[in-house]
Amino acid sequence: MSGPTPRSPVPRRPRRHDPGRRDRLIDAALTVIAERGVAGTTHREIARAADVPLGSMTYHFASLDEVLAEAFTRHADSVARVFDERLSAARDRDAAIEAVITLVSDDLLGARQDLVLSVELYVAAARNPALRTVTQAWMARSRQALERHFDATTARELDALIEGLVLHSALSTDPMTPEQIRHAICRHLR
Amino acid sequence: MSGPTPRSPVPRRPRRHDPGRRDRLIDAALTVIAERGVAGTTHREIARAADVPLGSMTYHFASLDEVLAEAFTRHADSVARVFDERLSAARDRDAAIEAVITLVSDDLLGARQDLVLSVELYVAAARNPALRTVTQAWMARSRQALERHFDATTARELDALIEGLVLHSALSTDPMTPEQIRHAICRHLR
Amino acid sequence: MSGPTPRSPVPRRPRRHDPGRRDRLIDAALTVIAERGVAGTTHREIARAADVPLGSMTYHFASLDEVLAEAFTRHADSVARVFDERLSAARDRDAAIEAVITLVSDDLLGARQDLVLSVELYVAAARNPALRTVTQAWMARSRQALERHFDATTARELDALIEGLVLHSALSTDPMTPEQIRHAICRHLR
Amino acid sequence: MSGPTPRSPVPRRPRRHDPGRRDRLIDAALTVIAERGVAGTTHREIARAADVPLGSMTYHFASLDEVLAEAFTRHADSVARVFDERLSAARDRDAAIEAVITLVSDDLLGARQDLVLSVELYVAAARNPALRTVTQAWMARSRQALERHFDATTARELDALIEGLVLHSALSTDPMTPEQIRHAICRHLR
DNA sequence: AATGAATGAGTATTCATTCAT
DNA sequence: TATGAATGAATACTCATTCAT
Repeated sequence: MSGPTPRSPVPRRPRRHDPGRRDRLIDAALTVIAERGVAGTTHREIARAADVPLGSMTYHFASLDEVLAEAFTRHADSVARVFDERLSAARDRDAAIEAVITLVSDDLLGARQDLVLSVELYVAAARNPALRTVTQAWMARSRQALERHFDATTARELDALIEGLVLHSALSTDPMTPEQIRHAICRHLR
Repeated sequence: MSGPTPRSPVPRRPRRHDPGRRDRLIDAALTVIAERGVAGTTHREIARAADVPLGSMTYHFASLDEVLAEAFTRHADSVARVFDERLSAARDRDAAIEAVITLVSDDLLGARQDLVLSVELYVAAARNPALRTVTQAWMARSRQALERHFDATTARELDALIEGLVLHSALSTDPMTPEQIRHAICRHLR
Repeated sequence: MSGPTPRSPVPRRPRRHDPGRRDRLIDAALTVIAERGVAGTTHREIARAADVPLGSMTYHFASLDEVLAEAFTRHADSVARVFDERLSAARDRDAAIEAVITLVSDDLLGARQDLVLSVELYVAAARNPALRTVTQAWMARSRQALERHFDATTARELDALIEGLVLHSALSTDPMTPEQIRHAICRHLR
Repeated sequence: MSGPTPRSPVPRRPRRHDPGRRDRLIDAALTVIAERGVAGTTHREIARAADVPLGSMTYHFASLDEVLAEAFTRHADSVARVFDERLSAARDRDAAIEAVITLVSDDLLGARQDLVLSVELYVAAARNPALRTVTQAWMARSRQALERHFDATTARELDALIEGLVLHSALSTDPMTPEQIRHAICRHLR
């Protein structure tokens, strides 16, 4: 009694031909990582999030590690792209400073999911060399973007300060206000 | 075939009386977290690290979460204590600045295990409210220590900068040198 | 010492494709419940009884409770079916009385396993609401079957009497003989 | 941090000398059995219910089975005593009939805990010979009490009917009313 | 006499991955 | 190409019982 499919409650899914599914799976993986952490990210959970049969996961990816690597690469790329765009749009040093402030206040602190994903990536990278490649490429790219407007030493320091401001605000019960962030950045660059 | 060798098959661990075991388990937990991450921290792994039978874990702790909470509390306490000590030893602002530099270069970046533990704690806290209590108490304590020598705004910014410098160096293939760290901190406080 | 004997160490069970396994598991569960009681009914025990790997249990059933519910439902259905059949075959009141006597003497008391299963179900239902549904549907069905031939009050009393006769005989060292059962039932309906 | 006693939350218990503890433990066991079933009855649970240290259980009883046996014996004795008393107080057959009705309506159906305990005992006895002794002594005693007023055959039938009425009412969503019980019993004895 | 600590076997359940269709 | 079924290792946790104090 009661059909033989044990877990998935009801939804018939007649989606045999589905190009772009691999892509959707990577996005689903990011959602799951953000919601439940890398530790809670399983084939099953991702498949459920993407509304796709379990077998499809191992059909499209050789292993869960492969999924994680692709997901984190996508995340880093998307954050880095915003970084690039903000800074390459700035015409002078002052505009660059404003860009950095916006970046921290709006882009980084504004997107809860991205924030969580970044910290998850840091920790995962600590033990997974494949992910270390991702974080390093990302850091290099951020610093490069900053170096369009600041000398190498300043760029590096600024990058660290940004990291600290974001992380602190993320963990704090009373995150810094945009004015406080502006103050911190301007003081360092003064 | 070949008798069952009935007595003392593995002659290890005749440790029925072992006061302080709970304590050792917490330390073992910290070692395991540092080595394999929170995700890889299991009852078994901790028991193995402490050379203690598995059942002992659940005798001493109601759940794995309790173990994590106690372990991270101990970690945060020990890091905060160093912070406190360095800063309360400083007689004036200049000495305080030197203290901060030493803190970052030596204490924080010097102890690989502590560094990893801190990042693990950040991520774990993102999903575990009990741990959030730990991080917040810790942050409050650091800031308080800094406020012995700096105004509240500066203390907060400095705390964030320290965080960023440590994290960046931790993740980077080429961590910042003590001189670079001194430069960053002095520039902000200049 | 002595090579690892790499191939087919225990040449059992090459049953990758096995339709109807879920079904067999439910039957195995009933066997185990009858033999060792609900308390002794574990995933492992059922898997062993069905000669199936442990993992298969949790693939087919979301929880042990689900297994129990399905197993008891099957049991109740099968007992109720016999009840139905006997009584719907009876053409008049006298035939119905004979049917009830046969039911108690042969069907209920005759099948040791069914008897034990019923008592197990009673107790389990006392603490598991899902099972209470099963017992109640079953009771309703029995009473309905009796009401084909007897008025509602009589049906209810008869149902209770049957229960008592069966339970008493089941627990007793000297169970009632068919004649004694006939006497009890006839006296009540006289 | 936090003392070495892991489970029991706070309550200091300086009760080194405590005669009658064994007795209280048996009562606690009955409470636990009624609340969580034999399957959920553990040393720990009983110790907690009696507010006694775990070690005390195995100090007073050689095994859990011993606890169960003593607890069920006490339960059966107390139910049988009521049975005895009601029936020995009856001066004639009519009074005996009234006694039986009161017994079922008030004593048996009125005490939820006793009812549950009885069914638990039945099932436990099915697999534990030591308990079978208890149930059989109990049944013999009930029947003997009935035989003060009824012939052997009637006593036996009545005993079964009582059992059925109680069990049915216990399991049913709409238990029989005292009038319905009176009707059933009187009809059988008419 | 009494008890906290200790332990190993057992429990349900999860899951990455393999396989047959 | 795609997937439901299958599996074995692992996980957190429970517990009767033993033991040292």
